[in-house]
Amino acid sequence: MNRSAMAFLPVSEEEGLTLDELAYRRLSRALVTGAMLPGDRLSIRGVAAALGVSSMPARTALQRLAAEQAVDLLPSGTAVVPRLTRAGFAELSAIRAELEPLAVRLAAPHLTEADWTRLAALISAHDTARGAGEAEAIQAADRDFLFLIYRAAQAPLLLGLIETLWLRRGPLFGAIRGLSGALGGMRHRHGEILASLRERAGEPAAALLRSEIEEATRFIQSTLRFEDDDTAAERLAAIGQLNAHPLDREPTSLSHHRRRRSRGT
Amino acid sequence: MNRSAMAFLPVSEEEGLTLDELAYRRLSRALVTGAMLPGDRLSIRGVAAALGVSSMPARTALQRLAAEQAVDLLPSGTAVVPRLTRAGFAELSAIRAELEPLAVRLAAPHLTEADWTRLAALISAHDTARGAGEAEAIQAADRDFLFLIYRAAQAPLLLGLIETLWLRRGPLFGAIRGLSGALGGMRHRHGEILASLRERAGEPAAALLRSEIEEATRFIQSTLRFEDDDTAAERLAAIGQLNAHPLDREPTSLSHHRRRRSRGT
DNA sequence: ACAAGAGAAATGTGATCACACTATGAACCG
DNA sequence: CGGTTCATAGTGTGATCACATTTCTCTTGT
Repeated sequence: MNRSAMAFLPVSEEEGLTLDELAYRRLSRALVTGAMLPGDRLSIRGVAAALGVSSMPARTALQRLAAEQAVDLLPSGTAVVPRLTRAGFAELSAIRAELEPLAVRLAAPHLTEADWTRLAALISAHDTARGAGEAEAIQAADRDFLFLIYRAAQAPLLLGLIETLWLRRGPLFGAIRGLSGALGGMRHRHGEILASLRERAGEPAAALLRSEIEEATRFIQSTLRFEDDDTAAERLAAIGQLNAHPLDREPTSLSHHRRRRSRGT
Repeated sequence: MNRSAMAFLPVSEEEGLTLDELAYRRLSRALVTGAMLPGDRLSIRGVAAALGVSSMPARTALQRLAAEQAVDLLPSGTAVVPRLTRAGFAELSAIRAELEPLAVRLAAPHLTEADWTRLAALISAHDTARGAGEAEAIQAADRDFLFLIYRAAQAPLLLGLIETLWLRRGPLFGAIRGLSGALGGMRHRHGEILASLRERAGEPAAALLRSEIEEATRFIQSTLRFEDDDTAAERLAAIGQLNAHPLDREPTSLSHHRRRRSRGT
């Protein structure tokens, strides 16, 4: 595996955790922050060595990520950071556009005064980060803003699903990085959302978030080149050499349907 | 663990699978069909023995189910079939009401003539099962009807999420069983949905499914006694002995945040 | 120069074991 | 008889090993 991709390691409050948990959190963080690039292979022994743990916790963490669809599984069982195709990104965005507004709606009645000031602070953090051109800090502020709301929804199942979606979305931003200027075009509506939430107007706040997600999706789709745009396989297919694109095909369902290689009886 | 709960075992096409997969599938099936009751403990060695495999596959399968939130984890790490509280059920239903209609919308353009006839057959199967009063067959027919559509959406991520939700919902129906007559009051709208889909009218079909889910939810909420209704802890709290309900509290997020017990530093 | 094949390294699966912790029971003391 | 204590069985965590398969690399042949 790509060792250098592991070098982020924001060691924080990780003491007292199970090694399973520790491995999972570090891998998760690597995924959401975009430290892992699409296509990176994550082998058990590889992440074990990179994280300084034995294979057992690494194995557990990878299986958990696979179960959450945060990583894909090759037929051999090796985990690989998903390559988001154009269709895949559209699907991901459509799901987010349903679930995250729901969380906002549920959160509206539960937000406290303290939450509002914290949210306002995160908007300020976003603005200063944007002024300084620090892409990483911008994303962090936005993410914290939204997840503070999502947590307030007091809907653990929903929160887990949303976390899953962000895990899957992360690698895309790793691919974006360097395409720098791209992010400049994206505006958020967090100010308006906060204003609505202050008035306990959950429905309008949800609608605002939904349109924010849809706008961002359209922008990214029009700006970014996806993995399945104009690949070698596709060019060949256009010529007529191939009619199926085995490389581009999305794994069916959870891609957990692997057959076993013949072993003892 | 409850050994007898394992006795269903619809061994079918399970050859050639990884032992991990086999264990996972059997447990999944036990959950969705309602064979497992809320509160059942699933220990690693227990399911290993019940499934006739070693602990390793059992462990993997349980961790995977935990990652999908299909089971909860006690602080000790033991998996337990979730007890759906009233709030939890409301949350689950709200999520379903967002995601499943989305799947219908996405599926509409992809359904073929063959799908339509298969769907019509499943509606018939539902009706005859209802006539015979076979609750199990009714549920199976409904489930197959919906998932045939969901699969046609060609949205693997979405399909995985929906499967997760059904996994979580399963145990509730195990609890319902015996309350027999309860199901009699539930009507579905699959006929109307199919009619809409035949006309490629995805949006109306989605709206129909949404209201079907909402109706069923309201019905169940008004009919069923939930685990958190009138518990001992709640009665005590009413008296003023307790103000917090540690027993009823939902685990935060994925409940994966367990602290490690002190071991070698 | 390029493709095919053989060997070597790496990989996931699965089993088994040791360890610390938890819960459950019985025995014991008041 | 009731409450406490202690031993025992059971639990998840983690490590390590064997094995068949996959994947890479280097060589070889044309």
